[in-house]
Amino acid sequence: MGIKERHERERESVRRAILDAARDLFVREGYQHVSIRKIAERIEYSPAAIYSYFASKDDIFFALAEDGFQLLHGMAQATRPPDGASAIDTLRAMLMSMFRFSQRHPEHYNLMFVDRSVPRIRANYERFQFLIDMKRRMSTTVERCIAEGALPAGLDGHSTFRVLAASVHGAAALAISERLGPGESGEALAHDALSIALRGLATGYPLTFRACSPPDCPVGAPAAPVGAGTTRASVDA
Amino acid sequence: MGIKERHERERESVRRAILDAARDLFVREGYQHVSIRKIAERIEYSPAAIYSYFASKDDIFFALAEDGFQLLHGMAQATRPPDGASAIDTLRAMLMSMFRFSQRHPEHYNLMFVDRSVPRIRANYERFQFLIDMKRRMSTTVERCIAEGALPAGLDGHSTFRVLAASVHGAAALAISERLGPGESGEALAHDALSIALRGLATGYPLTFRACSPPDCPVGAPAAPVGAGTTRASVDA
DNA sequence: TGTGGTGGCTAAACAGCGTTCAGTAGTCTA
DNA sequence: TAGACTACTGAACGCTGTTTAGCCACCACA
Repeated sequence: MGIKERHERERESVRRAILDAARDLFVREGYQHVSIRKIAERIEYSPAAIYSYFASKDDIFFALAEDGFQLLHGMAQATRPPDGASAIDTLRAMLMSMFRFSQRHPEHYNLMFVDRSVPRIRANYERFQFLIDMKRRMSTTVERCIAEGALPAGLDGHSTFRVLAASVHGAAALAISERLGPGESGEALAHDALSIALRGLATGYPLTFRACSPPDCPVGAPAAPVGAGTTRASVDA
Repeated sequence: MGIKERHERERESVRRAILDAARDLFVREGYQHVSIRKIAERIEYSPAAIYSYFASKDDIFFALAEDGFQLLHGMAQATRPPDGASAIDTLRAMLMSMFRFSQRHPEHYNLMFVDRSVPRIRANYERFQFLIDMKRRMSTTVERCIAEGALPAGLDGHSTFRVLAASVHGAAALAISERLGPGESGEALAHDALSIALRGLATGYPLTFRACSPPDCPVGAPAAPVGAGTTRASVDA
């Protein structure tokens, strides 16, 4: 009996239509300005119909966030430098592809890394298991940089990556929230912030930041040092 | 005739009550979840009354943003290091005070530097004239760092400051949007990002990013280089 | 070939939102 | 005391996310 299968296909196709319409409208008009009614109108269904596919507007968000992370994952994979590229080039490429992702998919990026109003991704962490792979690949790349001598020994891969990503994230967040002046290039800002950070790391700066291990710190995880910097001396810290 | 003056005092007092209630509710519940009706209820007025003090909910935002920038201004002034402190210490203190401002006043910070839904500050730039002073002070401090030999010659003050601020902003934005894991310290992250960036700058990295001059780029301002980094080589860029 | 049952969909409604507007009550001016 | 002015309110408008009752087409089964 192929009837059930056909029904499932039809449901899946409507579900995809909802997501496609939502993504399209989000990118075009921004999340808050898109209503369930607009999405419904676009797919020529009633607003109530959407609620038999998604429990809430947030739920549509989650589904798109999942898509978003998959996209980022895809972009990160795609920008893998040619075989034999140095680890530091790979690290660069990874971080700049993250920046470009933010510019190409600002709504996704905003949802994933910026928006304070969205329900926490962490609450649905099991849906984002593949993120752990991404993080691991990035930490591993940092460790390869150390092995190849481009970064000094003693750096923790995951913490180092977080610090570098924070710098790039700063540029990305400023760019997508339109806090840069006219004529200011977010790409140049990200690029410089990253280059400077890599140079700084190369000088042997000892990190105080400690990243918790993915996917989540176990309860007894080592707490990061707090309050550093207020009583330290001068240039370095 | 003191009647007019009394009226003005009364109006000002209601205006302040609205702002106080709004700020309190924003910090407690987040901007989007605070309605005009809630603010009105808090001050025991009708919702319509508020519209004789502020043209819109956005306008309340603007007023609070103005407060926010004044607060930041105040904090920046207060954290001025003791007389005779090196320029690099001053620069550090400024940037870390920006970070602490973000943690102490996350709603303000979010409004000022993160939120994409808020109408552009730039549209009301004349209300934020003193920001230009802040920016100038910061550029000047970078130039003092160069004069004192802590940073290499040839750096543009304003652009350099923007790159440093972007790195700190990355940590601040991650922290206030709760994207850090449990036990991860935003302060440590900001501190490391800043230290690394300063070290990187000290190595003589030539910035490609060009800030436009405050308060706004004139129409014919030089465009920043675009697309850098994709075809550049290796470690530096 | 009828007959139930099931599930997808809609119209209508609910509560809440930002905002507007007509009208009122109270105060000040002349 | 009459008129003007001001601060304020109640009610409404059109929007939002979401829920509910009910319709209707389709499917399995007798």
